[in-house]
Amino acid sequence: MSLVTPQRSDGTADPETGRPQLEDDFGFAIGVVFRAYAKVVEAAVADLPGGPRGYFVLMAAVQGHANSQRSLAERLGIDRTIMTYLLDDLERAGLVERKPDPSDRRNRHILPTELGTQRWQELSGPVGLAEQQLLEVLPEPARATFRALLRTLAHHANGRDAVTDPCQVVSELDASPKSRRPPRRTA
Amino acid sequence: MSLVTPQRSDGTADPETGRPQLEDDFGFAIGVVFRAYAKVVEAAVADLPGGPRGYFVLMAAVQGHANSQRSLAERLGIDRTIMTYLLDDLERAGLVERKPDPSDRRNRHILPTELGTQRWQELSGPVGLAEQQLLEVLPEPARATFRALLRTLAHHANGRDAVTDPCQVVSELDASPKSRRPPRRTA
DNA sequence: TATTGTTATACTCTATAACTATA
DNA sequence: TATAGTTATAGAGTATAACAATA
Repeated sequence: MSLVTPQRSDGTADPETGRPQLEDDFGFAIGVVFRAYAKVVEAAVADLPGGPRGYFVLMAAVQGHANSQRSLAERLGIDRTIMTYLLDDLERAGLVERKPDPSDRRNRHILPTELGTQRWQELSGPVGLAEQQLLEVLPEPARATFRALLRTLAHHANGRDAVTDPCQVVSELDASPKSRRPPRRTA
Repeated sequence: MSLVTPQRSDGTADPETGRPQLEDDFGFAIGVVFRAYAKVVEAAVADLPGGPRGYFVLMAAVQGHANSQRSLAERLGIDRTIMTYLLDDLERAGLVERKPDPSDRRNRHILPTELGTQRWQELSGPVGLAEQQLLEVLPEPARATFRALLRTLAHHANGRDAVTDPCQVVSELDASPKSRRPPRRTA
């Protein structure tokens, strides 16, 4: 296989030079997009303790899915010790509370305070706008498609597959060229 | 499984509880997928100076797109000082060379050595496998779609739009429910 | 004994600022 | 003067290890 030549295995290439670009590479591309997202979101939640991480922890608490610090840390991809510091900050700001799990007092449930719930609601607007800003290059049907596929990958990567059936998501996407509302339920 | 369920603006939700999950959120999802990718690729290029970054710098050099350290650093999302260290390591390993740009001797062109080209070739296989591993949950048409859309976003985020025309990408995707090989060229 | 969470320490990574050389 | 690249220093973020509480 030729190297520097136009076209890699995934098809794309060249600007004016006839050579593939870094941005055509999947791994490079996901890094670029992730950093672009992180940048706008950091700005949107700049005054929240923990920044984007604090936002997601708060979100998990509001959603009622923060049943232990360890599992939360794993899903966020951070060390459990860092989760401790993060929760210290959020708790000090009066946004969440730690409550021992009655059935296993080693675990802590993370519950949002009223202020925390309110704060999260206030922030979810700007954060949503930041997302839109990032995705606005994509015309609408493609935008929804991208969101759905990304969601499928995330569920898979975090071992939460039961929820999203990739085959169904895909058949939906394939079957409906235009007529499209948000991806609907997944199961 | 619940049937009619709480829904967020982007459609998805709940496992068994009827509540949305962190993984349904776009921003959270992209972080999860990025980290999952980073993890497998770091393993694949563990012995390369600079890890994944070193791999991409080497790739840019091989592609002939590494015309200055500053522009490279910007595309990679790192500081120019870090690029210096990174190139020191790669050069010391005999993988790239710095050559002053004749037309502006402040710039350095980054060129791959023969060893560097060879090394990159050797690594691109395992890295490609790592990508496949990450994406294998998606049935084929969706996988190609995801790659194409991500590429479009990356080009946009890094200001290289001229290359990829989103409208064309999307019309291709929309128009072709099943019958489709890899997205082909984009322009 | 194994696991959750906490704390203290050490380390890695990154940014900041100051410098050289080119333009 | 402004920019590309380098270097040294300081800081932020992170991981490591040891500890307490619970199972």
